[in-house]
Amino acid sequence: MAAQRTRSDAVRNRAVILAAAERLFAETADGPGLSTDEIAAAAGVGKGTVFRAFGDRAGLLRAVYEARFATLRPALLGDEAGGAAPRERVRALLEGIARAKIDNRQLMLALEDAGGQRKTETLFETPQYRWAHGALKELLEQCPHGVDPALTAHVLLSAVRADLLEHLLADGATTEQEVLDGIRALVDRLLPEAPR
Amino acid sequence: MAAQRTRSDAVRNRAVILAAAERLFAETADGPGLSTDEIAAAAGVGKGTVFRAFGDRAGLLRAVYEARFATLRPALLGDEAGGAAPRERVRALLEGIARAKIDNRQLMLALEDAGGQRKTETLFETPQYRWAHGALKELLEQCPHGVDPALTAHVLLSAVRADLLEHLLADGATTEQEVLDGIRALVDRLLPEAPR
DNA sequence: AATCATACGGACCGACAGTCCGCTTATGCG
DNA sequence: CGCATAAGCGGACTGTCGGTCCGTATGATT
Repeated sequence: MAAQRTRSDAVRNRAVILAAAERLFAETADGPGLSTDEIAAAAGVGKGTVFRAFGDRAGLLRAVYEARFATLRPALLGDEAGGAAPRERVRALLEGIARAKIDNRQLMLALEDAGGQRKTETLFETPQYRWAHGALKELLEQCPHGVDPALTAHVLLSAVRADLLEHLLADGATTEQEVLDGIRALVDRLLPEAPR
Repeated sequence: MAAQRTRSDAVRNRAVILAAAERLFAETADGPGLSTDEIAAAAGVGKGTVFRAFGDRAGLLRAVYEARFATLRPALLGDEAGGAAPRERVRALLEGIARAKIDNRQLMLALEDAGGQRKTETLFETPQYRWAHGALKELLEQCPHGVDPALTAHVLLSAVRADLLEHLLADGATTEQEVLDGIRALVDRLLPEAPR
């Protein structure tokens, strides 16, 4: 096959941009406000290069997200804990998502409200949401509780939206532990006790 | 008092703009995409006039919201139904909010993501959110259920965020009735049965 | 009718996502 | 090698939108 069409400098630049973006999001206090120009400048490349490499802002954000969470996903699904009860796995998944979002707040804020803008897709159509919703729904189907699993999954996920987490944690009025406890309590109330 | 400082044409224009905005939001399919210029044009005034009358985009949206919901609020609180159980009142409030948002989706979408933008306030700091959260929290305090009422209120409200409702109803995959049933079920699960 | 604070309107500004195109450079071939 | 060429680069440019500014118009007041 004619393969290797992408030039080596393109590959290198992509990596440099990704690294710069990752760093900026980790440092900034205003993720959604981080402009493409800033990221390009920080990476030492032109703006056009960023768009060639990632298509658009959302694509760049997705790539950063992907780089950060790809390895985390199997763990979130609780794949290794083979026989855990679905209810436990729902709890673990939701808590894991919450933790991940808290630890990467600015990135997640940017990612979620990039979805919010028209023109592109809504939050609910982004790959990361579809993945979380699909996974959650599947688990919920395994512990029937009398409500449409798809709807329940949406509700659970809306409880861990990045902007809500940010609001709760922002001024220190609520601690991370309290948030996580609240999420746990939410799952416990929403799903019936495992009978066994 | 020196009173009546506002000139009559200013008052008239304010009303015209408000009416135009209300109509546009009722007609459009892309609330957040409605620009201030479009609203000004539809009202037959200059853009400056809109900003003088309402301060900024968020102010205009708030005013439209206010005009539409001011009379509705007491009913949502269940003030007339004197002795209803708190649990019923939570259900009624949340359902009422959901219905109102569904019936004014484009406006509410615009209002909620105007909150999302930095520079101004976040969704959670907007008057309408604070009102809903305060009211809900107060009701929740009257039916203790072992979880922080403030947190529970946030979770319940995030289940009726405009963009989620829009997503659920958009392609007709979910009916309005199903959504309302889901919300009802959510409340029922989250709050303990009234001991009666 | 004259004064003058208030308001009007739309040109203007700054920010930002995304595009375009002339120049540069990696690559693969002779 | 060195040359041809396509892939890639960068940053000027465009379009949109929220918000501001200021010369002009007008309602209030006497």
